[in-house]
Amino acid sequence: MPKFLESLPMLLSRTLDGIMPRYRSLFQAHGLTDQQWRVLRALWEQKHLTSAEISQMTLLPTPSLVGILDRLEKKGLIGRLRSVKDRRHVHIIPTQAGRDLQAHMLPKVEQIHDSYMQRTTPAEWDELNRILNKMAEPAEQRSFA
Amino acid sequence: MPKFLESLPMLLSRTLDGIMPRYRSLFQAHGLTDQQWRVLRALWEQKHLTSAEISQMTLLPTPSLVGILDRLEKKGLIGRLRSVKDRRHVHIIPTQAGRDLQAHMLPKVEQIHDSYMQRTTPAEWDELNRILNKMAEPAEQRSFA
DNA sequence: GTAAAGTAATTAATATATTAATCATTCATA
DNA sequence: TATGAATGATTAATATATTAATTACTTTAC
Repeated sequence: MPKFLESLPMLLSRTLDGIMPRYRSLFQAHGLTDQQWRVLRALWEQKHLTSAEISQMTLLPTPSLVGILDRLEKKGLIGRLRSVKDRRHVHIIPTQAGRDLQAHMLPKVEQIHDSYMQRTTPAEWDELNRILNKMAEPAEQRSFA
Repeated sequence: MPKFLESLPMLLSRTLDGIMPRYRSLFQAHGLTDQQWRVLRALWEQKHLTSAEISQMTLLPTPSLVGILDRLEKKGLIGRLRSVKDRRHVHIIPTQAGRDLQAHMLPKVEQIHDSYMQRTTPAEWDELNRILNKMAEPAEQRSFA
């Protein structure tokens, strides 16, 4: 295998390319893109979130979110509500249809996740998280233990 | 941390988001996007590759490659050469300028990679590869050992 | 040898990513 | 309290991703 295929970015990209199709076919069956699902999923535990909060949770850049939220709104899955306290904020709120879709999809999404978890032991999963978090850590904040 | 932030896709996305900026600022300093560098990098060990071969190595979808190659060609970093044997194939060949840029950038890219490797032991790196490859493995071909 | 099936690259249409700029609103402070 | 700095969402411009369709060319089967 050529060296650059073994680089960290390629390893991560290859893994994502390997796992996402199973999720994606579920999303598509419900007319959603990966990103649209991520936003719905982020709203799962919350009554409402601002655009910036959704961006932080989902890792979706805020300029992309504008269009993603537009399309979710057009599908009747979310609503936008401008804050009265601070008119710069826009609260994103799932509609009933949005909540219903979440409730319907979440078990299936968790099922896919579980099937991936079964490929590893809990110890391996912890190890994976530990190593990857160490990789993603910003350089300045790294401990030299 | 909410549950979905601990999912495999979010873990991988978060890690990529964490590591790519360091690479990206180098690419940008040379006027390249992530994907444009990937293509140049794929051509490093090769004299020429077809579009399909580049797609396989870089994981870039072939419809995206059309534009990426257009822009690399416009920058004078690669050339396209239609095969005489089979006129459906197009061979992608780095120009001298392309090779020079590769030679100039590769050490710096490897330097970034090395700095990430130093965050882990070789054993951890092997472990990381082993676990992720197990995750990305297609379901049918999985061994039940 | 010719029509049908297959293949490599490309186009098309829509959705998202990236970076910089804009716009409205709020905050801080003189 | 007027004004400049800061903030949240959005727009703008360009690049890429995703899926389906198309085009040019080859191969296969008859």
